[in-house]
Amino acid sequence: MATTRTGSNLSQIAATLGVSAATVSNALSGKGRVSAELAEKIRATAAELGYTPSLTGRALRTGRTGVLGLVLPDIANPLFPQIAQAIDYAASNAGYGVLIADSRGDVATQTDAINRLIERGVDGIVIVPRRGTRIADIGCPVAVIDSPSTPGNTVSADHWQGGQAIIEHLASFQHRKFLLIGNNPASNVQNDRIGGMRSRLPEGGHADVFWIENHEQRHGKGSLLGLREKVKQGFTAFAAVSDLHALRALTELQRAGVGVPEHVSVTGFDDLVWSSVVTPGLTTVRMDMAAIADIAIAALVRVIEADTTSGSDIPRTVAGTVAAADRSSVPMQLVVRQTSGPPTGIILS
Amino acid sequence: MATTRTGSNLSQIAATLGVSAATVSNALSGKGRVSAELAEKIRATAAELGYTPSLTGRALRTGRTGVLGLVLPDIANPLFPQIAQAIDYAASNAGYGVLIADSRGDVATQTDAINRLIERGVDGIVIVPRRGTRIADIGCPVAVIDSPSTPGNTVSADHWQGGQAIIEHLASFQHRKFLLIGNNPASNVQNDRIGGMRSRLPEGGHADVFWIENHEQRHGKGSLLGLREKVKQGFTAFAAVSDLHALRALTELQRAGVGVPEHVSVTGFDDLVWSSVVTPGLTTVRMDMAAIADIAIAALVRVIEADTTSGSDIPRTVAGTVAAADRSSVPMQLVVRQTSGPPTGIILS
DNA sequence: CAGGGATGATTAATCGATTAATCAAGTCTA
DNA sequence: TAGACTTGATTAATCGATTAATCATCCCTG
Repeated sequence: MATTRTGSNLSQIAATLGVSAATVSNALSGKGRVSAELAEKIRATAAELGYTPSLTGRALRTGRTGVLGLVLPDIANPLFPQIAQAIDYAASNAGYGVLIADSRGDVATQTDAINRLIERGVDGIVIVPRRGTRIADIGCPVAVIDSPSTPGNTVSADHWQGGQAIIEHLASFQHRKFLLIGNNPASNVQNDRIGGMRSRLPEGGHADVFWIENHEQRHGKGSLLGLREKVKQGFTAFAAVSDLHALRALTELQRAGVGVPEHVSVTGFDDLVWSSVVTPGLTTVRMDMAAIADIAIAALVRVIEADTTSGSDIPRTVAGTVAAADRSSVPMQLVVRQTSGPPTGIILS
Repeated sequence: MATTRTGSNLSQIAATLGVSAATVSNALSGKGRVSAELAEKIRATAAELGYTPSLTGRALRTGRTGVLGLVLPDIANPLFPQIAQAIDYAASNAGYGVLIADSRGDVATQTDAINRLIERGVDGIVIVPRRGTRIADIGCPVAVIDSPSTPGNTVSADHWQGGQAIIEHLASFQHRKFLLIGNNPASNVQNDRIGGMRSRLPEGGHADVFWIENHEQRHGKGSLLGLREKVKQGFTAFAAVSDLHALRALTELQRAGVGVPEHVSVTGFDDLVWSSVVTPGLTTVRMDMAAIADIAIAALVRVIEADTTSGSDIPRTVAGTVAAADRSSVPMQLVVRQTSGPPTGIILS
């Protein structure tokens, strides 16, 4: 509880040493003018008394809480652990706490979630926006993690380049007929990944895009994707935009008696937790979430801290949102496992 | 930013109406004595000015921040999304925010994480402890989510009963030779699940326990589990303590040419995100995370709120930790999909 | 030796809400 | 009608840290 806590505050230190609270504050923060000896003594007793500044008190005075908000479209997203972990780590290192807010699906809740965070006085917000959502100008610094195609202060993996890497890898095995498996055509991230893939098709190569959501609207949720048929049509490479879909493809193919990787190859995206333990291990492409989080947090922190020190050096829109990172993208890294290899035809009856 | 925010505070409302800030506070909180008409007028102007109380100001005065901490052993855990989502939802409904803290593996960091949260002034903490960790008495209300075998104020799913449900389901298909697949023998949760499973073995049934960590220590990380051999030995049911391991088993078996479910059955635990999309869909057992979160949060809130109202009605250990939920467990629910069915022998060469 | 600076510390105001203590009327009872 | 309550509102202190303004010394220079 904040009430009883460690039981030591500025004035106690001050009282112990017979000085004023202001001097203690100055000594500990290094601001103001305090003699070296006294400062040392103050630091010593502070340590002795186990002094921890009350972030609440400080927040009230400075207007900064030292807390960042993390808004996620849907926590159930399997990528979430990676994101949350990276953000938490980067924020901790920068001395900030992370308040989470799940926007639980719909867009209205996303706005709600953001407002709740602002009410709580967060200094800035990291948003992983819901598909197709634009983040309106809210009155606080924002960093968006999405795809480089998203307008606004966006940090993201270079999904396009990731797509290229996958296709180059597959093409090196002489694959020529690709099925690119996406989920939702409205997703910027997915379109970037698919765009990147298409941009690197080999000479004489051919690629079809298969959207799972469209398929499920016709055949029901969880239905087979009909990949056996695709194999019969000569597709030998199945490149999904997420490991989740790659896993779906892999198991469906295995079940249909198609050998992976000896007959066809399957690849995913994101290196989700199970990708390394399935048999065969899933070839995929990984984002450097740590780097992304670092950039996002650094951008936020820069803006937050500039906000009080210098008046307004850093670009800042009228309403308060800030051009934080100004669009940077982090390269993705190919992770080659066992689901990719040279194709050998297979005759299915 | 907390500084510029909505730009309306108690005194502004007071000034607008020509009354004192104290009266406004009383009117809005319903405490003190304020005439009905004035109270109504105050509420009206508050709404008009878009007043949002400064949680920081309130926190400083009341000593309660309205924030709960969520400590996780390892955010990378695939179960994490479910937990975080449920906790976030329950906490939001109770009017609390959730500050996350990843303990990143080691136990020392777990303590660190807890301390950081306390410094931030959280009113209570929900902990999903690292395997084998005991939560020491810290100076604030705590609710632990683990297994009923964990001492302390624990809320959890009834893992034992979940194990029983799985085995009963499998036994109903006449399975008799079970391989129970666990990861780490030190985990309370896993032991509960396995214990429950063993307790419901059918007449003449036999079960071996296979610990993946032990196996990997000998054969290397990510190596095959050798399930083909197990099938040859007559095992027909492979019951894992997590969907992650079930998936590993499923793909390994498929790859080895063993048909699931026609030859052998595979089951998991937790109904993780991919379980419904793999082919065949994974039979598993689900925790009611929403209920668990509700109980945990409700227990915390009860203690937190009792702390200020009545002196100390609720049991409270000397150091400050509180016997919050006092051990309650929530039943698990069987989710039958396609990986379970009647076994037919298979002859492997 | 008086006055301008530099140095080191203190005062007091402030952030925003809460709340105990107080005060001014009006109401009721003896 | 005086004294005791009620009712409705105000004052002022408080939570803990920060910081501008102020003040007291001591030093140095013209």
